[in-house]
Amino acid sequence: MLMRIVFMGTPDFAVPALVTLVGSEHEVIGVLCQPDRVAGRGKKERACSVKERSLALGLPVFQPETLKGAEGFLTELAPDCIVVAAYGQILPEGILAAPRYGCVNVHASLLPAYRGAAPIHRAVMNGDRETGVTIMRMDKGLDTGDVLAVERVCIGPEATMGEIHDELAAAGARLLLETLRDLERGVGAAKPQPPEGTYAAKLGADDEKIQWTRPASVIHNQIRGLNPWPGAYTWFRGEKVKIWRSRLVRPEYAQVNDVVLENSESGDAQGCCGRLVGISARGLLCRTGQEEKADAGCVENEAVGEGVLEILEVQPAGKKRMSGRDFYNGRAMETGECFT
RNA sequence: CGCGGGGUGGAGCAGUGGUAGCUCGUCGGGCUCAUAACCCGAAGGUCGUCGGUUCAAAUCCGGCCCCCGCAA
Repeated sequence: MLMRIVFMGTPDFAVPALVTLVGSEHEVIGVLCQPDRVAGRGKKERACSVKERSLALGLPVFQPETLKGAEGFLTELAPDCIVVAAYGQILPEGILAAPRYGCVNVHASLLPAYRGAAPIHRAVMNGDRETGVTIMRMDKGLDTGDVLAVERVCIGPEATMGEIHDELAAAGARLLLETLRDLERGVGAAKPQPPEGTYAAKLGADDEKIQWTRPASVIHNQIRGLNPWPGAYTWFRGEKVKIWRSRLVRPEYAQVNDVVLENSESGDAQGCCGRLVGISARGLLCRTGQEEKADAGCVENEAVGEGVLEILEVQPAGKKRMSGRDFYNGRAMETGECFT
């Protein structure tokens, strides 16, 4: 059996789902995405990823400014099902009710956790060890519909948002197709979400600036959670510097393998957060805040609580990404200097 | 014409008219229990590109190519 599907999506995350549907037994009869916006250097209008791919696949693309005016031709297309993946707009109830198989959404979290705008960023930034992708039936709320299927994905301790994003997009595409097949066979049940959920707020400036007084692990999670977009940043000698990659490091390890130029015990703990305390083969060793869970009395935790983060990859404004070591070499950095 | 930074030996940077420097790396040698530490020595650059000004340009002027930050 074949479904006639209208696909709604905009960014990279939606592309694998679209491609999978096109390659399936179903027919994608139309694609909706956000209108072209001026973006990038030089003020040029840029098409979103879904539009680019749709055109390459020869699919008809619609970019209504708002969905209110789109109800008409959506009705004309008369799809059996509407698939939504990171489209960027709320669907009016009139559209939700129209298709025979309803509106199905692909969302990059284990609902009801991380509803909303930035589920992948938030999961990685929070240091979660697991997240996932959920296929759900859409209702008028924001990511509150009944759950049709779920797939879990592990978040490794060094995983970046970009890596998890790609994994979830691929998993979501796979799961979506399975779910559609179950749907037309009448197999499987839609389960309501538990009432208590969390929201993954859109990223703001506060999320991107590094606070060196925070524990090393928190900063590390922030850095990988914002890689490759938009990036965590800090300041050095008045210039903005993005930090793309870091590593948690134990001071005892550092003393054996790295050049520790300054005793990390010197100075008061709060005053020198962000300070360069040494260099390693690839990076910079920076003082951070204490680990909150550090147990006085336990030697191991004491070491972790020392608060050192190795900065591996940075990018000064106007420059390409480079290793922390290159940054150090080119700038004649000295220990005691601080990131702020 | 959105704002702005930049293209100099393998890497990161300095150098605004007169024999191209720094840190790292590389190669050779040395020291050391040991070291991505230290010491000694060496190799390596048509200074993005085209043209102009000048006795003389990486350095001044103009065109072009490429990279990047902000904003969106």
